[in-house]
Amino acid sequence: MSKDSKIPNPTIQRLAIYSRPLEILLESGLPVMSSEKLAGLCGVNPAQVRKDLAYFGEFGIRGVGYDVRDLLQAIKGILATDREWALCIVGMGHLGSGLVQSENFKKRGYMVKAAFDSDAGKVGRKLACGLTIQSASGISQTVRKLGIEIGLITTPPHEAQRVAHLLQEGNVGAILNFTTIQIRTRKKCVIENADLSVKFENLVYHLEQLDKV
Amino acid sequence: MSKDSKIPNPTIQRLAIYSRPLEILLESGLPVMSSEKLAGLCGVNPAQVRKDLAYFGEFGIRGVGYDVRDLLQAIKGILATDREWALCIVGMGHLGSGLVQSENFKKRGYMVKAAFDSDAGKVGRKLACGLTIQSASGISQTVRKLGIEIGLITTPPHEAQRVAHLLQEGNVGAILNFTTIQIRTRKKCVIENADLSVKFENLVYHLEQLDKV
DNA sequence: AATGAATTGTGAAATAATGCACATGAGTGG
DNA sequence: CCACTCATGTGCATTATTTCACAATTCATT
Ligand SMILES: NC(=O)c1ccc[n+]([C@@H]2O[C@H](COP(=O)([O-])OP(=O)(O)OC[C@H]3O[C@@H](n4cnc5c(N)ncnc54)[C@H](O)[C@@H]3O)[C@@H](O)[C@H]2O)c1
Ligand SMILES: NC(=O)c1ccc[n+]([C@@H]2O[C@H](COP(=O)([O-])OP(=O)(O)OC[C@H]3O[C@@H](n4cnc5c(N)ncnc54)[C@H](O)[C@@H]3O)[C@@H](O)[C@H]2O)c1
Repeated sequence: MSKDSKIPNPTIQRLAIYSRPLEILLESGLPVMSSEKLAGLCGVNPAQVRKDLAYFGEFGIRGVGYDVRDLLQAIKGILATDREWALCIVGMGHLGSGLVQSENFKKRGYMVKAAFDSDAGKVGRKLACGLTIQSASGISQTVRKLGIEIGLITTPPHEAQRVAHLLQEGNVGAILNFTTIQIRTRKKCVIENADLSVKFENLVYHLEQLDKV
Repeated sequence: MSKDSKIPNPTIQRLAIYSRPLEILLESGLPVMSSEKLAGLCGVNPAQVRKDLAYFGEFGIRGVGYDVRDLLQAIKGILATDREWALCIVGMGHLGSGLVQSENFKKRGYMVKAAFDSDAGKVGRKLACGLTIQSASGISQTVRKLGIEIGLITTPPHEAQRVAHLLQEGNVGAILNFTTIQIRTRKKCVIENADLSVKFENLVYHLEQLDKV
């Protein structure tokens, strides 16, 4: 269970997805939930829900279902979203600024501790959230000093690899890369690519297929 | 190809990923590329690259490799990114504004034709790209009139399902949903969910696992 | 023209993920 | 206390995806 019995990656993604309706249902006071209902809300198979959870333990009651509060807490524990994480953003352009100003981060325990840009015209500018944009030259040092664990990259693509390097020098454990290139890493560091344009192209492909039929 | 020989979804995603280094390599003048090098740049297995392409035809030359220009064009043809697409954004908050102001869209042929918000304080505001924010009440009508094919949703989660409805009334063919809930659809419409927080939770989970070892 | 090196395209094997189907335990009502 | 219903947890079959391994083809060299 907590053994490294190799959890499928899709399972982790789905756990995150399951937690959304659970949060809403918890607020609305629903005490109990079945795998079938949850599956319906998330667009997956009920057996899938049960199997995903079974990788980590037994959270339900046979014949009854899952206690909403307990299940949500269990999922948060598994995903490690039940604590705060310190992060920084590199590249305060349109996307970076949009992300950092959003309330969504703080609400979920992601604390933006620093924002960097290489543009001298942007360095020193104060953001609504209280942070001041810092020069990209200080990334490694600042990241290390503030104990930042996660780095977001929203620079242009050709800068991403270099920035990733600096972040790793500063000892971040994970990088979320929004640019269109794949970052490579030598050090032990979790890399996740969130290339939005892949989503677009996926969409467009399927749309085209639809039209063809 | 036009056979429904069921293309794996991961294949489509990877085609998009392959196209990035190809674009760069084309500009830098490299004429030919092997599956092995391309695979290296994209972090996948070389056989995977060849198999992905093989679903759609033969694009390479044995013993030589792939012509960069031809391959890129072929991929764009497959993904249908070789033409313009009309899209709109609903929800001009932090994320929506960041997306729409980015140059990335236009550069890739995604033409933002309309931007909507329900906040009266935002309606009428003029954006840097020339568009004026319109009232969300006109979504269906405007979408239909302008022939918008793709709708982006960047409202708060609880509005997403309703907005999706309006977009479909206006006859969009595809929806890219950035909120945290899963949208359901009755009509024939391509839905893609781009829940960024799933990415975060994935990252945090793996980071926690690293620390444990 | 023949040899060797390179690299594709692809069937078949291996691996991964999903979904079925049912035994199992919990609650309910008589 | 028994029978019945519900919904979980899970072994196993099925389906999907990845990777291997090699014949086929191209090009360069002698
Ligand atoms: N916005 C989108 O819709 C979208 C979609 C897909 C992908 N992306 C990707 O997201 C990334 C950012 O997009 P954007 O629209 O915000 O771009 P942008 O040009 O608005 O912002 C980039 C910012 O990075 C800064 N920068 C450049 N080099 C830097 C460095 N070495 N260190 C620190 N900062 C540096 C620039 O000064 C600028 O402020 C791009 O890689 C783009 O491909 C964006
Ligand atoms: N920004 C992030 O980092 C981030 C991360 C993960 C998910 N998200 C998701 O992205 C979405 C948007 O995030 P944001 O930070 O931009 O939020 P935001 O609050 O800044 O913007 C939401 C905008 O939608 C508008 N709106 C509300 N109801 C509407 C309706 N019915 N029709 C049209 N417009 C409407 C609001 O007026 C507001 O301008 C949210 O669902 C959020 O969960 C954002």
